[in-house]
Amino acid sequence: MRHLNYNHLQYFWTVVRKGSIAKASETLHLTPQTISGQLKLLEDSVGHALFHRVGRGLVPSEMGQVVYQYADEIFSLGAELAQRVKSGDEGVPLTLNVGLVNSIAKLISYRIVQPALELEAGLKVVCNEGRLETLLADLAIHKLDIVISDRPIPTGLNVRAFNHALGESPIAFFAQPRTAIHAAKKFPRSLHQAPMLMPVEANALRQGLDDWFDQIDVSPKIVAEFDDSALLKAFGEAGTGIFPAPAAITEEVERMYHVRCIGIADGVTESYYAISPERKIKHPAVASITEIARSKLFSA
Amino acid sequence: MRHLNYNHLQYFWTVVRKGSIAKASETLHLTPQTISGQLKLLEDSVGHALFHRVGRGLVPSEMGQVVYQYADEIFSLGAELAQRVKSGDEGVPLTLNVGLVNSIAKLISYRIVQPALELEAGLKVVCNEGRLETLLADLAIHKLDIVISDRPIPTGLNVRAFNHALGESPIAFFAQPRTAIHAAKKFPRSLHQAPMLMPVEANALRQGLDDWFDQIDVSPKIVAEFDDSALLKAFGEAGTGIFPAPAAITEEVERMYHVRCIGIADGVTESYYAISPERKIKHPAVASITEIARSKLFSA
DNA sequence: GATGATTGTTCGGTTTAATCGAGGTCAAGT
DNA sequence: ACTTGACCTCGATTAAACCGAACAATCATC
Repeated sequence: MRHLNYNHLQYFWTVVRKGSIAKASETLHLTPQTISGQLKLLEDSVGHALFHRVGRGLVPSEMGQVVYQYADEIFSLGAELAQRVKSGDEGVPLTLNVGLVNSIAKLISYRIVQPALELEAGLKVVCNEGRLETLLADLAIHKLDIVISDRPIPTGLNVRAFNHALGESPIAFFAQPRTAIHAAKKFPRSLHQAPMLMPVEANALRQGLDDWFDQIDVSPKIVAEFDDSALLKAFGEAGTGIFPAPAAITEEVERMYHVRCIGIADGVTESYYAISPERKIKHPAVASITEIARSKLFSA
Repeated sequence: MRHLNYNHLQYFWTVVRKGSIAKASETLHLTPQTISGQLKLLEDSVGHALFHRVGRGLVPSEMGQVVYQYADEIFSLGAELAQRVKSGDEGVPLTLNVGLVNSIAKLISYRIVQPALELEAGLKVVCNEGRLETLLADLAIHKLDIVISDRPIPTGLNVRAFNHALGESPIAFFAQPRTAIHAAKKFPRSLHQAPMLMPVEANALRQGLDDWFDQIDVSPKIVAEFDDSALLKAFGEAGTGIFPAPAAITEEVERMYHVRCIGIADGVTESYYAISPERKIKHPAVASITEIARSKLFSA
């Protein structure tokens, strides 16, 4: 590869984020055939296939996922720069910098963060998605005030920070309506050998699900693994397979992704944590986030 | 600004790194007039001047320095991605990931790191430059094994890490031969009102120099401040002003930048630290780096 | 001070690369 | 079978990046 073309990379990034060339073409104000062509050029330059063309959709290849991780960081920085430049270096208002682990459903993230917007008038919330390690690194140098995660701080990291449990939600399975109707009968045995979309192995939820499958002696066929839960659901919508999501947001998931709930993985839950630099939470907005999450969010 | 153009940004980044459009044009395999034009487009898009045109050279404006910081992170990631992609995800050999704060001279950095290359056969050293805060964040999540800095860990950062003093070097002043001959007479009084290039205020060395100037009652005219010491020296070579550098590398600085030593700032020194995640250093390469630095490097 | 080398800039015309429109293929739903 | 919605291929078109030539400013040197 001679030169990394950042235009190509940006198209690639958008396509993965949006889940398809067609959707990406809208946000980029380009025609699909242009993006398709440019993607091919990127693949040539990289020397590896970035996508597996499956059915009428695209699934990022292993290499594609690696590239996506980098692209994500790169264009987050680019967006930050654009913001900084546009605002003309004006004084920052009261800002809450939140880090959100991208393996959590965006809807859950939204529900957790949303109270901060309501309670504090004039508060500006800056959301920052990424892998937990990256976010904790930013927390350590005070680029973030709080990190919302689905697992506590990993051991072995030299970051001084503290966990605050927010609550947990049971896990349900979803699929396209037609598939869901079939699978709902004889659940959970119907999941045996069924095409399944799963979080990557490192994910906490993945561990829980693997154990559960073991326990009930059911082996689904894992057709794809995802780092980002929004991406996972996008593939679920496309019909690539059955996918898990928190039962707490069943309604929204069904509406947004045109899928139906199949059933609940009994005993498997996803937990949520707020991670802050101090044991005692000081930032008022952070305090209200954790308090409301604990009292209301997962009480159902 | 509608869209951040990463081509333009890359040209800008290269120009700042190399110190001039002319030098950048060589490494980019483009003609100067192209780069000049593209830079202007970037400035239009950003809405602020990125350079002050001074003499026949370019000096990054305040906004330019901000943009440069971001560009640096962005293209470091890009380079990392290109590397990762090219190597085809091969297994990593024994690797030492070193972080170098960009305010210390590259030559000093080289001398400190170099022993690791000699002692361990087949060791691959990956160098990573940046601001101390960023590097410490990477150290916390084990992306780096060691950070070489000119100051100890700042208080208030939630990173668990430990300082290991390596030694110190006196500070000397340098300038173009013609200027140096004049200034060497009646040094240090000759520095009064002389054009001076300095590190930014946050820098440890800057503090020491400011104190020293105060003490001997000399006020140089600070014409530019730098975050990156290589950049500072590049401007010094261009003749923008007199600049400070460690006396330990006087010979190399004179040869590389075509300048002469004026004199030594009596009592002002720059200190060097290795920062590691553990109090007791485990990594063998890290151990040899610190040991050799302590015993040989600054014994003169 | 004149001189030559070096640097950045401005102005056209040229070349490269991105983009689109039209016409496919293939898979899934009705 | 037929429609729909996805992606792909192939030319023509258009936008941009790029260069050559000529110029202005600066700085070291004579």
